[in-house]
Amino acid sequence: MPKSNIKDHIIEVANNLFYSNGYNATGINEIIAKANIAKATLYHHFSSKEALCIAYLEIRHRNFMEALRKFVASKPIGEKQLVAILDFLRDMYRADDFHGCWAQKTLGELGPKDKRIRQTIQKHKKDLLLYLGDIVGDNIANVSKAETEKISGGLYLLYESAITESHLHQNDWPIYLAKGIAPSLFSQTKLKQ
Amino acid sequence: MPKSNIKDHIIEVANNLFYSNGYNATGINEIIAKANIAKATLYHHFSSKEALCIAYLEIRHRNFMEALRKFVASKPIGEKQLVAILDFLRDMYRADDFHGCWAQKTLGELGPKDKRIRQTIQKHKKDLLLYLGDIVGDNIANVSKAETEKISGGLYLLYESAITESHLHQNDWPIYLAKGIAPSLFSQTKLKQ
DNA sequence: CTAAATATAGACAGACCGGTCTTTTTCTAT
DNA sequence: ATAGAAAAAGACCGGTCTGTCTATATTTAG
Repeated sequence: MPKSNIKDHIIEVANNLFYSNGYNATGINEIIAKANIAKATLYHHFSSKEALCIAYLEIRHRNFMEALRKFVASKPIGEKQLVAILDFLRDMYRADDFHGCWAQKTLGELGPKDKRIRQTIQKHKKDLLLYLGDIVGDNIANVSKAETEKISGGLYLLYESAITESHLHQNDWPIYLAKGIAPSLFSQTKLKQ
Repeated sequence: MPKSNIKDHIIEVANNLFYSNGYNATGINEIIAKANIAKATLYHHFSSKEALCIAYLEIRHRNFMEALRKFVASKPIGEKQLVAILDFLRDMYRADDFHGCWAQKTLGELGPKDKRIRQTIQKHKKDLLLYLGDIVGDNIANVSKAETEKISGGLYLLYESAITESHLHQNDWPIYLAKGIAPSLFSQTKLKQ
């Protein structure tokens, strides 16, 4: 195995196992077996399972944000960009390895300890919230800070429930319902175009 | 320990531990220690940890629905009853043992197996959805089945994201934001009074 | 009173956990 | 070519997990 790729390879394997089977349910031994590496190799790259979990959350978040940005940029200015995150979610749902929100999934497994993982998740969600604020600013004319927060916060709530509930019910109605509700968030405003 | 109360006592102890510390993180030994019972006693009442988990989810759901019904009934007909679930959530959030949604928390811990627990959670969420449909029918005049589903589904999504996100961010802004958005769900309808 | 059901205490099994360590082998860079 | 870093393989540690079992004590009901 070429040295330079091992770390990424470990993250990728952990990524799949953590997301599919859960964090606590995935053992270190399972990871090294699937990755075809020695245990010492894993612990050479990651100081603990917690560190590996954080690396997993970071890569998921980075990939998600990057793909979302590209998706939004591909849409025309105005309502299409504002609700793009829900179309993006619809595509995620259709992928055959969809298991809901990785961050929420992991968060549910944490005890009162595990503060570092919890902080990582909170930071990621705040990043998403800020980005939704950017989208609102880019697509709605003359919008105040308070209005921006209300609209982006609303989009955020709709996205979060849509991803969670579509996974729970194994059905995409929450996504379409959220997309139907979203326009009422900015029906009183003037969209850019 | 009087025989008739032991089973309920076990459920109550498991209830607190599962909800506070998580399902996987709570061991059988911890439960019997806190409950002051022998391990064989626990396994006399519950065939497995999974069975105890389901009993825990059921009691939580039953208590939640009962308290919610009473809360809703105490509100005047109309908008107050329609958004009552969000006021109810605000009170839950303020309690010092709030740890978000027990069902979502548990769901996040499950692997591809554990089908029975997953089904229990799905059933409970559908119960809640149906009850929200009842509230819509009770408070909105001349509402079609499709409209009812859209409005109750919207309330459901707002509630679910509000409970999850208020817990994640340790802040009640998601609850108030959801309450601000909710009225737009039935702004085109005529409320009863 | 007596017999059956229920509770207690805790040893035990068998598996798995995260993490450390040693030894040998392979790769990489100067 | 050689020195040092990285990877492999897997034994090993102490601990935890769910669940079973035995043996004894207590409660309940007929």
